[in-house]
Amino acid sequence: MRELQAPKGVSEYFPPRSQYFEFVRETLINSAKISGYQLMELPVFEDTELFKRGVGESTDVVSKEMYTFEDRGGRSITLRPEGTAGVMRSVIEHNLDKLTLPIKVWYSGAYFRAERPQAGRYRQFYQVGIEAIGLNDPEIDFEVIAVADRAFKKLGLKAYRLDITSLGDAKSRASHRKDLVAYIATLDLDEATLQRAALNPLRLFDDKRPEIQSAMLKAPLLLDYLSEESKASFARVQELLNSAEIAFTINPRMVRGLDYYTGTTFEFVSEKLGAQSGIGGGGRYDGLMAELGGSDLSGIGFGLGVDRILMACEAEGVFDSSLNKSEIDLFLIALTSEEKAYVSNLLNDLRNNGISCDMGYGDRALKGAMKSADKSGARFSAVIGSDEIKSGIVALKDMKSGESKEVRIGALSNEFTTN
RNA sequence: GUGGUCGUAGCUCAGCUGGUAGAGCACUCGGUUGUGGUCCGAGAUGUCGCGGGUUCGAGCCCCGUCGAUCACCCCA
Repeated sequence: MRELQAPKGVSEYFPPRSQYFEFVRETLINSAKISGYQLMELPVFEDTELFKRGVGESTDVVSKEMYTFEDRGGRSITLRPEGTAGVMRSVIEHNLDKLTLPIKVWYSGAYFRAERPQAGRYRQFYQVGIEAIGLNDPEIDFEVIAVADRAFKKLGLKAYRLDITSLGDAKSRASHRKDLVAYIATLDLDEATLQRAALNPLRLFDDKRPEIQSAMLKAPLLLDYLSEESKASFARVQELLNSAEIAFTINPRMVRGLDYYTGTTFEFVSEKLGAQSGIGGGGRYDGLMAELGGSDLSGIGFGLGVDRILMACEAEGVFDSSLNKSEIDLFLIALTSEEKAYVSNLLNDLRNNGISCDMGYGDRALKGAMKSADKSGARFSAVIGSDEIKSGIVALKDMKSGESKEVRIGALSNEFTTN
């Protein structure tokens, strides 16, 4: 073991892969921006109470996966395990709910869950999320799903599916729960499973053991208990998805891990990843804001897993030629150490003019410097020795064709401003 | 948190039934004086994850530990 290493289960991105990470994240963010969502930048740690009340104490996330510690003032602090609760807190705290509705925001950053790491599951991971607060319309449900889907399509992803369901309103859920609990009581289950069922009976639908799956086949489904209103709203969401040609599957057995979901709920699943295949998910949350002490506004949002989406992109090979290796236009080489200062100044001037460029040193091995130029991905290179400085003319070499042309050093920046 | 697999040069890995380590790629230098990507030649590189044990002797065996990975729980 090295003396210093990253804490267990964190993901890190460095060149060259970091450019793909950045590309994925920017693509996700852009999809939100073009739909009218605005940035919300929030703290990565919050009062522990926020997550207990917002996410729900019965959830695994809160009961056993939070990074919680006491700060120097004796306050209980938790590194955020998800994004929605923090957004609600901030909206309430700054009275944004008193402004024009809906509030539409996006956010991006690191989230923390103390789970056993696995491919695609990290203790610090990255999400891009959006929230649309203050409107309970099927149109906005559709919009939120479409923002995610558009981003995935823009990235070039194909092997993913969208599962949706509706958890209905409070009344629908209550009557379903009664019947479901009664049904589960007739099953012969082990202690651990019974305990899970007591916290949230819906979880049994998600159990991967075949005997549980078959036992749940005849269990009452929440979708059959939806009120007329919920049913109509869910139908409208489906119509909108259909006309937008966004393929989806209704999955009445889908269960989300956070307690606050109500109404339309959805999940994007990649077919190219292993067990951790959920690349994004979200849904409507009716009571959350009131629960946290704000106005009784409904909202809907999603969280997209940047790490997993990046892995899905790699698995589908969408990056082949879609990205440039570098953002550098020009690579300058000082032939010997004599010219270093001159080239350094020239480089600085070019950069002041907005031209992306870098330099290398020839010293003894010009070959090595040319290799650096090649690896930098720069479109052009130019070697500068005493002759060039004297004449004021350099041979600007096109690295792709290998051809070069003479250019006055003073006019170098004009070569690039045109593109 | 539970269980399985794995941990050898920067990367991907080989190393037979225990005798103190290799390959490919990458890297550095060179193939006549100042031009990369192909080719040829030469070279550097490892406390074999870490700690302990068994043994005359361990990269290969045993225990622990750290990490990765796969699955479960759960989820992005």
